[in-house]
Amino acid sequence: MTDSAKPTLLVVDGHSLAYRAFFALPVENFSTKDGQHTNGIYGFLSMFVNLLKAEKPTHVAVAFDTSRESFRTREYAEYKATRSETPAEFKGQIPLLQECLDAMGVTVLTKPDYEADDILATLATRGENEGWNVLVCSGDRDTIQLVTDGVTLLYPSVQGVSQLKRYDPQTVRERYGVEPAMYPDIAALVGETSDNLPGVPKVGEKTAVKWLTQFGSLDAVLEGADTIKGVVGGNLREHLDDVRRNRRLNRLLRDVELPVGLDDLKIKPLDGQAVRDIFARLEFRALLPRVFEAAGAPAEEEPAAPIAQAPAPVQLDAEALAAWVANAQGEVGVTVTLLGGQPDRLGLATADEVVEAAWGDDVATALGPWFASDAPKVMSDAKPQIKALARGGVSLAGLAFDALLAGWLLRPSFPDKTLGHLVERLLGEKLPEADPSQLVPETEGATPGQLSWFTLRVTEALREEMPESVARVLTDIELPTVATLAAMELAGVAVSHAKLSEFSGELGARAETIAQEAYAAIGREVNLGSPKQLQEVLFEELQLPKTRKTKTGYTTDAASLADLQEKAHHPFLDLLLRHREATKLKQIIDGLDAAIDSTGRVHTTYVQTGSQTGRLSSTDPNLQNIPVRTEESKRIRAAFEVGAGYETLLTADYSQIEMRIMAHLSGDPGLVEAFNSGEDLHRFVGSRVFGVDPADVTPEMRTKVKAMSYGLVYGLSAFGLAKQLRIDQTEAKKLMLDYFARFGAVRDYLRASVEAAREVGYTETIFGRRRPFPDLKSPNRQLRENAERAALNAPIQGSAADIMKIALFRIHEDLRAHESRVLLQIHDELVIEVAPGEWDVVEAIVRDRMGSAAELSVPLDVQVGRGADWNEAAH
DNA sequence: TACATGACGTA
DNA sequence: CGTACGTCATGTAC
Repeated sequence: MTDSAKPTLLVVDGHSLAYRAFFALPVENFSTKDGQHTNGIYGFLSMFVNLLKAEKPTHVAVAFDTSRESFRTREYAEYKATRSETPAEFKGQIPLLQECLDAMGVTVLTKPDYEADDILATLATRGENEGWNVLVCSGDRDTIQLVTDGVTLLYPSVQGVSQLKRYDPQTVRERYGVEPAMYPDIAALVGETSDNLPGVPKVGEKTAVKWLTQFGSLDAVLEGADTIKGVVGGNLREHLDDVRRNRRLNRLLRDVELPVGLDDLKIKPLDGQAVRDIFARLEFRALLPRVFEAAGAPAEEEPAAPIAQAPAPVQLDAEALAAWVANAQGEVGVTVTLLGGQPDRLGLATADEVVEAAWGDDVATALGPWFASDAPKVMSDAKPQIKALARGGVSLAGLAFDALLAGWLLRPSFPDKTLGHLVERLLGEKLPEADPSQLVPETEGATPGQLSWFTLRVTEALREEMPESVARVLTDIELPTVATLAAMELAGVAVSHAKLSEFSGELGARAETIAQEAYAAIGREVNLGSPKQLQEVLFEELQLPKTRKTKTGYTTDAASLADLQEKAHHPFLDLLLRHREATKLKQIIDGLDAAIDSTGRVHTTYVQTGSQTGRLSSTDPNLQNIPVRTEESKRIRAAFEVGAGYETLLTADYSQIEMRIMAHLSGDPGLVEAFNSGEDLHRFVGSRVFGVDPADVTPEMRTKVKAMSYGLVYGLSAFGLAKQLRIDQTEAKKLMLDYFARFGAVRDYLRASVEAAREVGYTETIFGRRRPFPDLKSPNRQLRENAERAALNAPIQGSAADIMKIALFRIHEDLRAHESRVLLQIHDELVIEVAPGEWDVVEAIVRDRMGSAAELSVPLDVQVGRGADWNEAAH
C-alpha cells in the first residue's frame, strides 16, 4: 500500500521505453503526413499518461541517454557494442519526445558520459532517503538492483510498453530467488547478451542463485571458486575477471551530480498551448485529451478546458447603441453574425462591457457613421462580416486587428480557422457552444457581444506574442487587404454561361468518343478515371513496364504515360491522355458554370489565411487555377467577360517577380544587371551561362536556363532539372555549375538564407512576414530536406505575395473615386473591370501602384493588357 | 457519410 | 529527388 501522504516520485528511462515502443508499434501507422515518424513518441506518451493516471506521482523525471558513449564504454569498449545502430527514424523522435514532456511540465534529464539508468538510480536513492514512495520505470534489467521496500520497479513486459510489471522486493525474490540488491551479482555471473557482457559459460540463473545462496555474496563466490567442482567450476575460475568487470559495469551510480533537486521534479502545470502546438505538429489527436486528463490532479475535477465565461450582454436599442459607441474608450470588439449573407445580430464589447442588438435599418442608420469612421475596431474573421455589412448598406473602416489573421501570421501552418480555436489555444478555455441537437438548446452558445469580448481577450494574447515585424505585416499589409478582398468577392466576375455550356457539350462528346476508342484498344470497358483500374490494364493486362511507385501501386500520371508511350507504343496510352484532358477541362467548365449566379457573375472566396507563404488562396470556385496553357483553355478564359455597364477588362501582371526578388535579395550583380539591362531575362542569362552573344542564344539554351532559373526558386536538384529537361544528370549538373559560375551570389544567398533560418527557426520576407521551420533541425533527412526547399522558397514567394497585396489594396483604394473595380487576383496578376471612359486613369493607377509597391534594387515590370474578355486581355 | 489518394489545373 | 495552392473522381473505412 502506498502512503498517500508521502510524495511519490516517478523516474523513467525515456530512451529505453521509447525504443521499445518504436519496435512495438508499426511505423506506417504512426507518421505525420510529411514523413516524421512518431511511433516511439506515441507509444511512450501513451504508457506515460497511463502511469500518471494510475500512480498519481507528485514528482516526475524522465531521463535520457545522451549518446552511446559513457564512462562504461570507456572502461570496456565492447560494452553494448553488439547493439545494432540506432535507426535514424528513432533518433529523430527523441528531441520531439523531450519537447512533449517539457510542454507537459515534466522534467527531462540528461547527463553526458552517464546512462539514463544512473540518473534513475541517483534520483531513486535520494527519494528513498527522504522516505518517499519511489517508482522506477525502465526497460533495463539492471534497475532491479534499485528495488527496495520504498522503491518499486515498473518493467515493460514482452508484449510491449503498455503492460508494466511491478517489481517489489517480494516479486524479485519470487522471480530471481535473491534479494534485489543481489540481482547484479546474478547478472555478473550469467552475463548480459544485450550489453555484450559475456558471463561464465554454462552458468545460468539457477546456478548463479545456488552459488550466491551458498556463499552469501559474490565476493565469497569468487574467493571460493577453487572449491566449486565440475566444468562450471573450471569455467568460473577462467572467467573471474569477466565477472568482476560485469559487476563493475552493471552497478548503477547513485551519486551522479544533477542540476536539479528532488523538489524541482514536482510536476509543473502543463503548458496547454505548448502541448497543443507540439501535438498538432505530431498529428496526435486522441492523445491530447488523455494528456490533459492525466495532468489534472485526481479524477473528478474540472475538465482541462473550462467553459469560458464572459460578461452578460446588455441589449440596447439603436439609439443607445450609438451613444454607447460614442462613449466607448479605445478599441471596440465587433461581431456581426450572419443569416443568409445578411447581418443578423451585432455585438460590441470593451474590456468590461458587452452590448448587443438585433440588426435592422435603425441600427444600420444609427451606427453607420461609426462603422465608416476610423474608430478602432477589433474583429475576428472580418471579411465575411464586412461583406454582410456592405450588403446591409454599411461600410466598415478602422479595422485595427483581426484575430484570425494574427493567429495565422504567427503560426501559418496551424489550422485555427475560428475564434473558438484561438480561445482554446491561447486562453485554454472553450467557447460555450449551443447544443445543436435541440430546438431550444439547454446550453447557450456565446452571444455576438460575448464573441466580441473574447476577440478582445484573444487579441491581447496575440499582441503579447507578436514580434514587431509581424505586427507591421498585419497592420500595413493584411488588414488593408481585408476590405479589398471583400469588395472583389462581392463584385464577382461575369462569366458567359452560353460559351461554357457549348464548350462543355463538345468536350463531353469528345470524351465519349475517345473512351469508346480506348475500350476498343484494350478489348474491354474500364473506368478511365480510376487509377486503380488503369493499373490493372496497363501493368497486368498489357504488361507495360512499371512506372514510378505510389502508395497504392504504380503511377499513371501524364508524365509517366508519356514515358511509357516512348518505351512501348500502345494506342491506349494516347487515348487515355486525350480522355483525361477532355474530362479535366469539362470538369473545370461545369464547376465554373454551376457557380454562375443569377446575375451572370461568379463570386470566389479568397482565403487570406489559405497559405503558409502569405499568398491568397481561392475557393468555391477556385479562380486561381483556370487553365491558360493550351489553345483549348483559351476558350475557357474567353468566357470571363467584361460585365454589363463596363467597357473592358484590364489585366496587369508582374513579369518574373520572383526572379526579381531573388536578384534583389541576393544582390547578384549579373542578375541585377539582367533586369536593369532591359534585355529578355532568359536570353541575357543564357548568353552569360553559355558564353554567347544574346542574339545567338538558341531556343534550347533559353529553355534550359529558364528551367534552371525557375527551379532555383524551388530548390531544384540536378535530378529534378534533368528530369524536367529530359537530359541526363551529368548534363544537368554541368548546367548548374555553369549557371552558378556566372550567378554565384544567387547560390550563396540561397544557402545563407536557409542556414539563417535554421538558426533562428523561421524565414522572413522583405516586409517581415515570418514562417517557422522547426524541421530544419530534424535529424530525419527527408523531413529536413523538404524543410530546406520550402525555407528557400518562402521568402521569395512570400515577398512576392506581400508586394502584390500592397499593390492590390492601394489600387482598390485609388479606384474608390472611380467606377472601375478590381475583380481577381491570381498571385502575380490582377483582373480589373474598367468603366467607360476610365481606361487611361485606371491604367495609370495600376502601373504606378504595382510598379511602386516595393523599392527593390531592380525595377518591378508590369505588363498590362486590354480586352473584352480575359483571353483577349491577356497579352 | 467522411476521409485518403491520385491526378492535374494555376502561379 | 521543385515551392505554393484547390478540386474532382474513385475507393475505402466507418
